[in-house]
Amino acid sequence: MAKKAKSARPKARLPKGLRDVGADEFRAVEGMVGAIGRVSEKYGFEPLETPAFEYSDALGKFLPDADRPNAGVFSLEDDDGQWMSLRYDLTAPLARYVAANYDALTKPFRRYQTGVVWRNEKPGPGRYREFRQFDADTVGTASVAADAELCMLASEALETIGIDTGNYIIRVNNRKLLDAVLQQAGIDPQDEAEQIKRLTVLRAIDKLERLGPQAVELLLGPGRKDASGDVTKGAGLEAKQIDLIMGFVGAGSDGRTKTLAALAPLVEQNEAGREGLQELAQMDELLSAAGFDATRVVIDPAIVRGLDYYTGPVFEAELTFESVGEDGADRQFGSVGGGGRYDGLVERFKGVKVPATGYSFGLSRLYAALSELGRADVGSLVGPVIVLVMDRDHIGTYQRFAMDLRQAGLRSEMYLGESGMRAQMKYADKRGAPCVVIQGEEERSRGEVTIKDLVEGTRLSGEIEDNTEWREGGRAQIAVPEAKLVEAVREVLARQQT
RNA sequence: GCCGCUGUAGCUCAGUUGGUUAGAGCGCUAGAUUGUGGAUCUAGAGGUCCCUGGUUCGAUUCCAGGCAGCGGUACCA
Repeated sequence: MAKKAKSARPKARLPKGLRDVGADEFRAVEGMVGAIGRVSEKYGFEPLETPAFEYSDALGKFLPDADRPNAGVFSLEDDDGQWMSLRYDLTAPLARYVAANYDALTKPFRRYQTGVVWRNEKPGPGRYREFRQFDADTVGTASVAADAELCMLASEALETIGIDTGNYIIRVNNRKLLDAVLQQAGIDPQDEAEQIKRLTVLRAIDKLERLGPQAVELLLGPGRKDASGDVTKGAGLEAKQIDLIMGFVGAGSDGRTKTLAALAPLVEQNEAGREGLQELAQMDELLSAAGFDATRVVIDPAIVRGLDYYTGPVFEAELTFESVGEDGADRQFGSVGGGGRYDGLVERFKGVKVPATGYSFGLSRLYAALSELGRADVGSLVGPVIVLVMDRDHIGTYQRFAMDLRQAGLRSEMYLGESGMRAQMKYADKRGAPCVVIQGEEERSRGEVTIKDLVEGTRLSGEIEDNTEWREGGRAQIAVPEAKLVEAVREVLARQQT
């Protein structure tokens, strides 16, 4: 009977790819969101919030990825039979918002947004099916000054949350250059039949950093078999085409001007190439004028950003420091954000081209990075002062003590459990309480309260070997008149700060 | 989707060449200490040994199939 009842109970399990976020991470991420938001406001962006789900057609679930439309999105049916989907990024809702309010918006429209997004994909290490993103976008201008500003914003945002210059790099490229190279290689970006080949090439280039040049060459040519024995189909290019592409993606160097000079002869034969070069040169000029040199923002011809809809500059933020994982192996964080220019996204609602550009960060990855850097403790808080319940007949008095401390701006709570004093002390210890407030029979008769400093107590216990000795001896506690409770607690806290 | 590895206590894992009562460390609860946490000692609670079927007198152990988790890879707005 009991066994049957047990097996009939639901398992307290979390759907795969989802997770709970505890106090420290929650506070840390809130802190990051606030900091990045303030930087965005400083740059002139306005906040916007949109719903978690939208009608599926409005999200463009049939649009952006020509390969696999509609897959990977969580969807549900409204009671009138209309399909809705959870948002998979913050850009599609922005496009819907801009299209719906087009005439009322002051253009260029500049918005930042933070929110949770969902993707129905296989989760992996550090990849979840629900995660928080931060986005900043400028809609309604074709000027690459908007793109340059996003790079500056990204750079400043990362530094604001504690990732210093040198620990990250923003890489910039231009899809027009990639198109130019593809044209040089004889792959026409306008030709429908060549689209698949084009995407395969772009995906291959995107893997350069992770898999290395040999693997990319295989992917551009006949295909590649990875260590697990899985075969990836290649683009089927000829050696000459592959050489051309590999020559292009390998042409980056340490200075922006130098990189541009190296790229120029490879792409300037055609229109798209000249445009792309010119745009990057202008971004370089603006970035330099604003004080963002190549230690923060570089030009890297190997940056692709898988998305089909990017039309101009693309960028990616990468953390460059290495850390040692739990298994002892070196671990790299890689990309924590990216974006680019997408001049076609609003068009599907309005029929008119609306140039736009945007950047987004993955906040969970940023948090993981901060933890590794030891900077995530921005989230930890000192625990509450615990008022012990010594005598239930006087519970009102204990509640008042807690309230007095709260009114003085201190975290405090009266013990709400039902256990005895010993258990209450353990509770206070586990909550990270800086001190506890005790008033039993003795103190009450004298109109006093005892304040026990738990931090000091821990220190003393390190010095005293014998158990009975430290119990009897200095208990790191003081008795003060009730009226001096708040003052005395403040003093204890102040002493702990030093 | 494809390939590989792994499923034993809340967690990390040992173990059973197929045999009666399945273990450790950590954690948890309590006592030693009738009003004092964290050290120490002691005790206690906690298990469908992933599921289903097969072989067997007997399966947590062997076999098959499932499922789940992890890792890689593909895809990734």
